[in-house]
Amino acid sequence: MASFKKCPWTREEDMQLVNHISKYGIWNWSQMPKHAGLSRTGKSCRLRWMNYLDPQVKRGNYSQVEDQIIINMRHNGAGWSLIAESLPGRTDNEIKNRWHSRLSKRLANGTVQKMEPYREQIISETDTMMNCDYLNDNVFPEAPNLEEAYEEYPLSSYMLGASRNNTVPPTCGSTSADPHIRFWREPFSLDNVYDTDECETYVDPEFGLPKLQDWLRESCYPYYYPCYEILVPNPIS
DNA sequence: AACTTTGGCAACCGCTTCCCT
DNA sequence: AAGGGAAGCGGTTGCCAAAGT
Repeated sequence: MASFKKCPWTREEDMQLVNHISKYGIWNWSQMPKHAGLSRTGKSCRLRWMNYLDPQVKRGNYSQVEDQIIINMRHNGAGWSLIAESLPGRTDNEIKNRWHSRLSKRLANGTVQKMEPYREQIISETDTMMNCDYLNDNVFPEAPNLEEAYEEYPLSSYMLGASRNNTVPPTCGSTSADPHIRFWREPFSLDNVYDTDECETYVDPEFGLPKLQDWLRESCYPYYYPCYEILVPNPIS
């Protein structure tokens, strides 16, 4: 009976596997180790490739939005693999590790909180929904906790208030006349900043709007993108 | 400086599901 | 329809480095 290694992968083994896959592709995991000259099980090779060697794997540095997606989807009963599908580049194993090492503890001690979904609200409210597949499948477009993001890219008071109170605008049952709803539905531009007593600076004077737009585009997509079109004003000369 | 605790991550194991014959 | 192998999934373990005492 063939014996298989059960220990961390070496650089040489990694190279062997990568070279083999780049040459022949993935055709049969159970046969692959033999052809690649590896003393590993097919299962081990598959895991090593899927969780580590695949160049599409994104490592470390979880964003606030990613964490929030994990928390919310997990709360809604989604499996690790399903969550991984919603976080391009993240593997189920990595998400699972993230959950067990960080998020479950932070949830337990109240550092982060699950936010109530407003999926149906968004679907019924918006008439500019562009891509419903995400929503209909398994992603609930809850607003992320923006507390940390605010430190980098201060937004309007409503966004900040949403995260501080752990309530998500628009709240369930409110109408589109509600200023919170208006805020979340209206295109983001300088004209749409609500200047109220509770308002704090909406654009970081140092970074300015371009950074904010990047953040909205990259971090919030596709959770806000279906509902909000970000206007790009003329560059300030 | 030495020891202990904690956190993060890679990897394994067992079970389930999928797919082909 | 049934059986068997391959692939997928989730729980768990063990290692290691960093932080704490």
